[in-house]
Amino acid sequence: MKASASKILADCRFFCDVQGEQRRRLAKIARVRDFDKSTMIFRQGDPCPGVFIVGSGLVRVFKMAPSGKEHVLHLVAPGGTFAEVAAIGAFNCPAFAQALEDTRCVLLPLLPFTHALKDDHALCLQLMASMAIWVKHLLGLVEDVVLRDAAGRIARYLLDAPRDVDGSVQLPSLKKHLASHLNLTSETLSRTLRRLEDLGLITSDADHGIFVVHRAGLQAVAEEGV
Amino acid sequence: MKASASKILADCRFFCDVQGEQRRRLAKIARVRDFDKSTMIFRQGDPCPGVFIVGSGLVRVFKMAPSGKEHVLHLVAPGGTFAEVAAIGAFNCPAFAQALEDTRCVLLPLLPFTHALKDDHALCLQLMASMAIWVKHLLGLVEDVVLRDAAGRIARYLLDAPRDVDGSVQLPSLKKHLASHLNLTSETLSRTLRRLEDLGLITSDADHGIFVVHRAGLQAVAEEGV
DNA sequence: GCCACGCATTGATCCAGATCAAGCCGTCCT
DNA sequence: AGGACGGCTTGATCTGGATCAATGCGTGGC
Repeated sequence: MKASASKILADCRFFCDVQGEQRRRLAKIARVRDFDKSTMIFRQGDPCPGVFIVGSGLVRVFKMAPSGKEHVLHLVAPGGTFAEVAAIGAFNCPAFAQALEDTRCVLLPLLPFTHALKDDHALCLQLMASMAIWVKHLLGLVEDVVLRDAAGRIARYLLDAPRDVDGSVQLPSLKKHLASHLNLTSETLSRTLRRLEDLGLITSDADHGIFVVHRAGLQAVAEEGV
Repeated sequence: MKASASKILADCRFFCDVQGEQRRRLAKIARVRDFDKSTMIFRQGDPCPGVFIVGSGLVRVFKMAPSGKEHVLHLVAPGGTFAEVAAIGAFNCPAFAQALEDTRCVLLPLLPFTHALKDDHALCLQLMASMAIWVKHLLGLVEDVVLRDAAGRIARYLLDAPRDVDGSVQLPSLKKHLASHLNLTSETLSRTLRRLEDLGLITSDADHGIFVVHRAGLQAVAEEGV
C-alpha cells in the first residue's frame, strides 16, 4: 500500500508515459504527503501547492456555495491526479480537496513543476492531452447536470463507471458523496436506485455492489429519462 | 470588418502572444471561412476540423440532449476561439457550433495545427494556459448551474459581464440564448430580470441595455440567492 | 400597407426533486 | 452489553422553475 513516490508516479495515468530522463526529473521533485481520513488537503482560494497524484486512499474534490451546499467535482482514486489545472494555469485552487480515507499522495510542488514544464516539450504535450481529457470530463458533468434528469444521470454513471471483474459496479464509500457528485440528495439517489431495481434494470446487494442487468434498458434511461 | 487571416490571428486572445516565426507558421496554415447567419458550423460527434478563431460575427457553441433540449456552453465573440479542446485532445466535436450572425472565422486545420504544436514548445505553453482558462470557465459554469438559483446566476452574469463605457451591460442578441446559457427558460429570465428591477438593483432600457444600480445588492443576490 | 412570424412578457398550472420527518440498522466507543 | 451516532431508506409535504397558454410588439417580406 504505502508506495514510494516513484512507484506512484509510474502507476498514474497522467505521468506513466513520461519516460527516462523526464521521469527521473519528476521523481526528483516529487514529495510524499500523507493525509489522515477527512483532513482537508486544500481549500478553495488557497494558492495552488502544485500537482497531486493519489497513491492510495480516496480524495474528494468539491466546490462549496456560500449557502454551504457542496458539489463534488470528482472523486480521485489511486492513479488519479488533482490540482493539475490550477498548477498549469497558475491560479488559486478553484475548489476544496479532502481525504475521504487515509490517503498517500505525491506532490509535485508548483515551482519546480512549472520549470519542468517550461523545459520539457514532451512533458508539455503529455499534459496537454491529459488536460483535454479533464475538459471532456467537465463537459460531461455539465451535460449531465443540465440535460438529464435524476434517473438519466444515475444510469449514465452506472454505464460509465469502471466495472469489477464480475461485472459489478462498486459505489463510492458514501452514497451521499455520489449523490452530491450527481447533484442529487441522498434521498433521491436512494429512491431512484430502487426504482431502477424495480424496473429490473439493475440488482444491488450489500455492500455497495450494483449489477447492471439490462444494459440496453439503462442506456435508454440515460438518453430519454425516467 | 472583413479582416484577413493574419489580422484575425493577431487580434485574438489565444494567439496574439505568439510572435515571429511561429506566428508566420500559423498564418500560413490559416484558412478563412465565412458562414451565413444561422448556418451550422459543425455538429456534435463530427470529426474535429481544427481550431476556429472568430474574426467577426457571433458563434453559439451548445450541447443538445436526446430530448432536443439545448444548452449553450458559450457565445464566442470576435477574438475568441472554439474547438481548441477537441483539436488538442484529438476527439470528435463534443458540441454543436452555429453562426448567430454572418460570421468570418479563421480555421487552423487539424493536421498542420497538431504538427505545429508538436514542433513548437512556445506555442504549446501558450495553449496550455489558454486551456486552463477554458477549464476555469467551465468550472464557473458548473458552479453556477449547480450551486446558484435563477436570480443568483443572473446576478453573477451581470456582475461578470463586460461593461460598456457608460457602465451598462449589453445582453446578447437574443434573450433566449442567454437564458439557455444560464440554464433557464426565457420566461424565467424575463420574470427574474423584472424582479431584480422591482428590487431596485438594476434598471433596463430598450434596447438590451442593463444598468447595475446597486452593485453590492446584486453581489448579495449572487451569493445568497433571491 | 398589411400580414406573418418570432420574440418578449405575463399569468396559470404542473412536476421533479428538495426538504422535513421518522424509523432502522450497523459500528464504534466506553 | 448498552447507547450514541451516522448513514440509509421510506413517507409526506413544499417549492422553484418548467410548461402551457394568451397577448402584445417589432421586423421583414410581399
